Amino acid sequence: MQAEQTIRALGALAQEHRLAAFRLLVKAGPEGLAAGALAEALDVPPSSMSFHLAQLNNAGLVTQQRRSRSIIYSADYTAMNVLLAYLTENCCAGSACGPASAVDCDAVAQEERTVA
Amino acid sequence: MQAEQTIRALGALAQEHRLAAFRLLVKAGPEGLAAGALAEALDVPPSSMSFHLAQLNNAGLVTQQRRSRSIIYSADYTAMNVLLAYLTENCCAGSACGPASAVDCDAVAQEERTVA
DNA sequence: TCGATATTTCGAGAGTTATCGAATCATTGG
DNA sequence: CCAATGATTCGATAACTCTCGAAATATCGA
Repeated sequence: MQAEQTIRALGALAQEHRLAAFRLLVKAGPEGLAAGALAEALDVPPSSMSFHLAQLNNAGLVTQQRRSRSIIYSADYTAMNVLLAYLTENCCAGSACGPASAVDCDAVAQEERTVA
Repeated sequence: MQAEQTIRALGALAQEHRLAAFRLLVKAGPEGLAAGALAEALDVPPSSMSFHLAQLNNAGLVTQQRRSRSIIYSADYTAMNVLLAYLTENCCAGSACGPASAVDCDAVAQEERTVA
């Protein structure tokens, strides 16, 4: 069941700090941002930030990699595309779901690849 | 703040029964479905279903209207579009939502249909 | 090796969410 | 008006989430 993964991702983004962190990571691009940088930017204690980043990671929305003393987090665009593809297909029915159709194409392609 | 509303919607969909209910409502179209019909379809007690429908309603994802003894729920496509637009704009980097691009959309869509 | 830096893990607390039976409210048909 | 139907609200309980300080882990520079 694919809904399981979707619920995970939705739940991960359904939180003020996590949504904000993810947005920052998306803006940051492939370079990503260190945990500490995110904590400072969002004015959240390091341990709390770590908790939230773990949730995002668990949902597969971000990847982490150590770089010297820092741990750099990056947004996983593919995961985001999979999420958008699911929502567009299952929660937007053939009906008028206009603005997302452009994304749908690429997203579906992504999903196809992971399924296969 | 627009993130506030987004978090509400994401949280509303981040639950097994609610995501399932919303999907059924999307498939049902403008006609909608009665609370009882949803409860039976998802094998959830009426009081639990009512709780979840209240959450979806609170998030603005569904509308309700009494029709005789039943209360008919319908998916709000506009709200869903707003959600998708937010995610696409804020969480998908305006530039490129992933490395994917230039894929035969129609072919992929066809394949998707058979897989799903 | 030592001390400083960057982050995570642990643990306790407060708050929120999910569940569901029983009671309640609203509508209809007889 | 009364009984039946469809749905919600209430109340209790269990489970999960969020928060954050303190302790532990990992890395680096001197």
